[in-house]
Amino acid sequence: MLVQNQGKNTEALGKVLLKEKGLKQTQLRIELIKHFNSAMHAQSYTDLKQAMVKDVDKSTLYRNLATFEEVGLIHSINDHSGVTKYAKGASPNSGQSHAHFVCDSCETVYCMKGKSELKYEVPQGFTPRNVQTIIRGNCAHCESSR
Amino acid sequence: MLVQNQGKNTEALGKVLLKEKGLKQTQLRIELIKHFNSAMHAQSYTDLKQAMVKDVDKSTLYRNLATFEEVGLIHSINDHSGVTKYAKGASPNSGQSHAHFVCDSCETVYCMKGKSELKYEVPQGFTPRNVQTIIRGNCAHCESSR
DNA sequence: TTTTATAATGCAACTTAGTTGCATTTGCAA
DNA sequence: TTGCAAATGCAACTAAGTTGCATTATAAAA
Ligand SMILES: [Mn+2]
Ligand SMILES: [Mn+2]
Ligand SMILES: [Zn+2]
Ligand SMILES: [Zn+2]
Repeated sequence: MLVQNQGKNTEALGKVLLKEKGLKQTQLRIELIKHFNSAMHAQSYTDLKQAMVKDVDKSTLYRNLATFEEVGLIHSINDHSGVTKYAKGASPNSGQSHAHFVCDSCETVYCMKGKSELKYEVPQGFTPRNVQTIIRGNCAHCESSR
Repeated sequence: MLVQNQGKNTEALGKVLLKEKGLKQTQLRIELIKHFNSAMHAQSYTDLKQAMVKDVDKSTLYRNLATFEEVGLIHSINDHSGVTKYAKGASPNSGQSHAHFVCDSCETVYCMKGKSELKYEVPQGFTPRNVQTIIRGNCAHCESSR
């Protein structure tokens, strides 16, 4: 019964989160939050579009992603692929943040645990505020299937 | 006379570089190399287009940037802006690389000296190969004019 | 429960960055 | 000097994301 309830529980959690942020609880938003909670890696627009039960409009989805990012429900990641990806948790706009692992083989983006520390040498006059780290290599899945 | 010759010297250097890489010495390529050598920060397509004496075609410029990157004359940088920027020097595709500083105020991208070391903890099974670091903050220019 | 105001959605048209196919031109080696 | 592969220019295309606006749904008030 714990397992059966899990879906409903995360749905309830999503609703609470939306209320906290002052956002209306639409079907799409609840499903999005649920999806972000269970996703093992960062999601592209296409990933999300395909994961949604009902067909979602492009602008609606992008607008919700923008809104979610603004209120700190998700953060976005830009690897070198031209496709933005999104994952659960606030944007690391100020101070520390976690690193992202981008698989060279499957292009999947993973959020890493821990935080990248801000200890880089910058030239005189420059004021660093935040560091974004992208680690490239092979993910566990691609590495094992070689 | 040293100063007067500088233009010609870097031009000659560019020609040598192109020959080394097996690329034909066109006016645009020579001018591009000269420009990259004197640029104090990473250059967008628009920056480069405007810097060229003659009007350059979009595809020609982009194709040259791709070629230059392939042969290691330049590397490209993706900040969070959607506009790729380019700077002198080989792409840090394998092993270590330098960090990039992106100014939050003027969006200028600077190549930092030194190399980012590969000392991140990744999950079991993941094989890191290379790290890309973007430092955000204010550049010396924007910081001084506040 | 019904009404109402506001926020969210859907659709189409647009933008921006970059790419591709192809005919023409140019650099350079023979 | 000539021949040819490589480079260029043009136009048309693509992919990702954005914008304006009319319609619809959510949530609070009545
Ligand atoms: Mn992340
Ligand atoms: Mn650089
Ligand atoms: Zn992979
Ligand atoms: Zn600046």
